[in-house]
Amino acid sequence: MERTAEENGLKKGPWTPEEDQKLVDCIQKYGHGSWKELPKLAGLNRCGKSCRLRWTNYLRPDIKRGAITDEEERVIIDLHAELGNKWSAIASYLPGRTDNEIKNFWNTRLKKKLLRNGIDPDTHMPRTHLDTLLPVLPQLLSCNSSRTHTWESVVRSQENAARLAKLLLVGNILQLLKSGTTVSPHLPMETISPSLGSALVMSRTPWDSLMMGLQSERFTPKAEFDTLTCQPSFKDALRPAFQNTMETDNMMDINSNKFWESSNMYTDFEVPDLVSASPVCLSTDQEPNNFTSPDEFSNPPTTSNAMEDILMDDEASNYYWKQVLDQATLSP
DNA sequence: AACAGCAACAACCGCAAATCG
DNA sequence: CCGATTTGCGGTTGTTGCTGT
Repeated sequence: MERTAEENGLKKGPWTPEEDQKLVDCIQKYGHGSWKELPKLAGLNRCGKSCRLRWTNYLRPDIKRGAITDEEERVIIDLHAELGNKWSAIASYLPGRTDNEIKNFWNTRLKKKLLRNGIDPDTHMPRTHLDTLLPVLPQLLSCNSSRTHTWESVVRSQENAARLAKLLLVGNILQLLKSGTTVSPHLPMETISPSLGSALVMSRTPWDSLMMGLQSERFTPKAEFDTLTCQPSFKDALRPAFQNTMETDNMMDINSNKFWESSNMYTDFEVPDLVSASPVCLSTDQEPNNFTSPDEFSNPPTTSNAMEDILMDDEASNYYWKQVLDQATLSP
C-alpha cells in the first residue's frame, strides 16, 4: 500500500529552485526509468510521485510556456466536446501542453466562459432550462402593439407563450435524454419544471406547426452552437417554430429581432442550472411561479401521469411527441 | 496601507489500470 | 494466475498574486 509523503517524512509543497536543479540533473544523467528510485538517486527528500509530477508538468524541456492561444483554446473546446474530461488525451493533441495545465485552464476559464454564453460545459449544448422562459413570459403576454387588449388577443398571446414553453420543454427533454438521464413520461410535470407546469396547461391548442419547427434540422441543439465563438444560435433555432405559430396581427413580429433583442433572452442572460429529472427535486419549496394563469387554467394536474396528460393532450401532438421522445431515446 | 475577495496555477490525494515478480 | 508495486489520471486543495474597496 502506498504511503503518503507526509507519513514517510518526505517533503511536500512547492519546489525550490535547488530541488528543481537536482531533479533535472538526475534525469539528464540517468533518465527516469523508475520514479520510485529517482529521488534517492537525485538526493531529493521527495516521493517519486511528486518528482514525476514536477517533471511532467513543469521541468520537462518540451514544455510550452506562455498563455494558451486562441487556436489552442478552440482545440481544447472541440476535443472536450468529443472526449470529455480526458485531460491527458486532450493534452496529446497539444504539443508542449500538459494535462494539468489544460485541466486548470478548463476549470478556471473555459468553463466560466461557456457558462457566460449560456452553454452547459458538460454537454456543450445550450442550457435550455425551462425557467429561462419565465422572465420572457410576461413580455410575451404584454407585447401586443395595440393598447386595447381584446380577450381574443390576450388568449392568443397566452397560447403563443405556452407554445414557447412547450418548445423549450422539448429542448430540455432532449438535452436530458441525450445526456443519459432517464426521463419517464409518467413523471409529474413538477419534476421537470415546478414553476412551469401551470403555464404549460394554459393552452391546449394544436401545435403541430410548433413541431414542424422542432422537426426542422435547425433545432438540433449541438448544431446550433458555435463552439469556437461560444455563441449559441438559440434564436435562429427557435425562429422556424415561431414563424409558423406567431400571428402578425396584434403581435410583435418575431422575425423583426425586436422581440429577441428586447427580451434579453440569450444575451447577458443568467441561465440557471439544468433541472434534474430526479424525484429528489420534487420539492414544493421552489421559487414561486411569477406567472399567473387565468382561473380556468390554474389547476395543473398533480397526478403521477400529469406530464403525460399534458404532452399527449391532443391527437395531433400525440404522434409528434412520441416521435420526438423515440428519437431522443434512440440517440446516443 | 490594510484587507477581503477572487482568479490562476502548482501540487497533492485517491483511485484504477498496468506492470512486475 | 495472483498479489504487490508502480504508474497514470482526474478531482481537489493550497498557495500566491492581483484587484478593488
